Amino acid sequence: MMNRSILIGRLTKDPELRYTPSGVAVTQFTLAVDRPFTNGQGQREADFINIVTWRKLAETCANYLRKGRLTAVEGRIQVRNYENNEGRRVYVTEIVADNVRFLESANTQRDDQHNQDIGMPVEPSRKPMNQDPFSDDSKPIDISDDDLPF
Amino acid sequence: MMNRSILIGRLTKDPELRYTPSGVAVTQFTLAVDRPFTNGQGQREADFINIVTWRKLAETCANYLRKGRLTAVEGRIQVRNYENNEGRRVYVTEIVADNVRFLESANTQRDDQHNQDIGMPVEPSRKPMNQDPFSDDSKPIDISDDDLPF
Amino acid sequence: MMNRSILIGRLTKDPELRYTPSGVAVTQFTLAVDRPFTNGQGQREADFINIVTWRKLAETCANYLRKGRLTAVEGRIQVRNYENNEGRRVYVTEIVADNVRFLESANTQRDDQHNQDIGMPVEPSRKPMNQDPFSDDSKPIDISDDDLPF
Amino acid sequence: MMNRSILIGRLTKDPELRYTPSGVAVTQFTLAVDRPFTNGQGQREADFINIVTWRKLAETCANYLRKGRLTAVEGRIQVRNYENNEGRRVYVTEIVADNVRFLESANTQRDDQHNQDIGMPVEPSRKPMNQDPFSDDSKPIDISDDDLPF
DNA sequence: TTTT
DNA sequence: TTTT
Repeated sequence: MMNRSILIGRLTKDPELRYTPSGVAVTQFTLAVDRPFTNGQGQREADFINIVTWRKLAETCANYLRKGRLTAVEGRIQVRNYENNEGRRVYVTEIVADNVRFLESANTQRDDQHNQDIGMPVEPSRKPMNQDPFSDDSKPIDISDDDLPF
Repeated sequence: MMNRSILIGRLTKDPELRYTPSGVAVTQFTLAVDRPFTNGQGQREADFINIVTWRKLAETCANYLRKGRLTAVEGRIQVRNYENNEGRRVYVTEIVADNVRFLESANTQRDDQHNQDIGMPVEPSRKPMNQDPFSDDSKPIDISDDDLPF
Repeated sequence: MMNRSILIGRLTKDPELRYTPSGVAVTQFTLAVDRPFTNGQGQREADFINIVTWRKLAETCANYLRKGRLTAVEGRIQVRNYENNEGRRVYVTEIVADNVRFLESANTQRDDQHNQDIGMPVEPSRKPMNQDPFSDDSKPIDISDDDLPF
Repeated sequence: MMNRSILIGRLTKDPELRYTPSGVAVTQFTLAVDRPFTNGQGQREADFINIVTWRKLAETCANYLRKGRLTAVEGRIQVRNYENNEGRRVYVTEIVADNVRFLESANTQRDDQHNQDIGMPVEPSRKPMNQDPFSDDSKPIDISDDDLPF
């Protein structure tokens, strides 16, 4: 009915641009968002929140965002579920972003050696989308054209 | 760094008040939040979003919220993880609410037989908290005093 | 850069649908939003927040919203200024809404005599837009096609 | 009932710390928030949104924020009104912030000569609060202990 | 495992 | 100028 989230945090990795079978661009990344308090041991923890963007915004994110960059994200919470390769139902919560702000552009970044070497904007790595975008090990596709938000 | 979500939806079940070992009140419930578009088959789907409240707010929620009630929730997204009884790491995403608004009070509710029979406010069911609050089958506790947000 | 507000409150009056000279629909209304605390005299005050909607949303709001109705509004804060008939610069702050939720539809409304008499949806009153939509007395137009947000 | 705004923008001036007669700290500043579109002449405009903070947050803001700094603000919209020296009722809309994030700390700031000269954190200027904090010309006080949000 |  |  109403579903709005706004987050500010830092990318845990470079984002990765993929394409659905019908050719729609999708970019996923994770934002580390510091908690507003410290835990029992006096350490500040973070929530690691998955973000998905589609189409033109996906391409802009892939082009301009990099690991560690401070970023603001606005979107809606989505809870998808799919059956994994062991036949178990897995629930994935993610933010479907419709507004992303790059709070650190390349030239405000201090020790990003990669940017200095390469120049910005950089072409993102493009992989065929045959992986669970939120994990590192091989799993069957779990994002398809059915997941398109519009 | 910044982490705020606002949701309006309906409770999928009555909320349930529990207590941590040290006696702190926790109430959890799920909000069905309709998506702003229809899927490929022309049906409107919903996201089922888990909500946690603590302390006094937990008790108010347990007292006044009921299955089906339209409710607004404001809070931060939290991603917890714990090891389940099969030794697998399970990720739970939920909203830690600090503001909950009851958009339908008992007397604006039309066909809530339970309310008519019982009168409002109603004492919530109180169970010892020895269950995963997001499931119906027996699992070891996965909320403890360590999860307290402050 | 980022600008998002979410409000829940009640309409202080029926909304009014108007049209810019070029024929674009605009609806404005004010939301009374209760403050989360009481003042020095123990009374709860409210903030009276102006809302503007454009185009199709303007027409839906004019059709379905009525004085007193509980309503959720999402949009961006806008600060316009114009010169009034005395040559003074007047600042107007309002929410340009892109998402409005009717939390009380006509049939959940208890004592809205107007709705019972007339049936819902009702055709809104349509006035030529030759008035300051936030006041009741005659002033020159201060919303024009230049104010169109897109 | 619910009232939440989140803004990202840049300070139009250094903030100014003041004190109410009873000694409570208040800091006010204005955020320039770029609009998400360009106007008829292809220029990007901004909304200038007034922010108020109280107590400890007021002191932190006065200590760390400076003109031009990119800043995220979270709070509630408040509409105050007071009678000005000509006997007219003036409406002031502002965000009462409860969360402010400094997105550019002193050392990520490139051409802030003031910071380089002075070193950060800097003691803010402290003026007795006998001015309308949102204007430059002399007017009677319009913030008092009655405006305290809690 | 889901609400109207 | 304000709503329940």
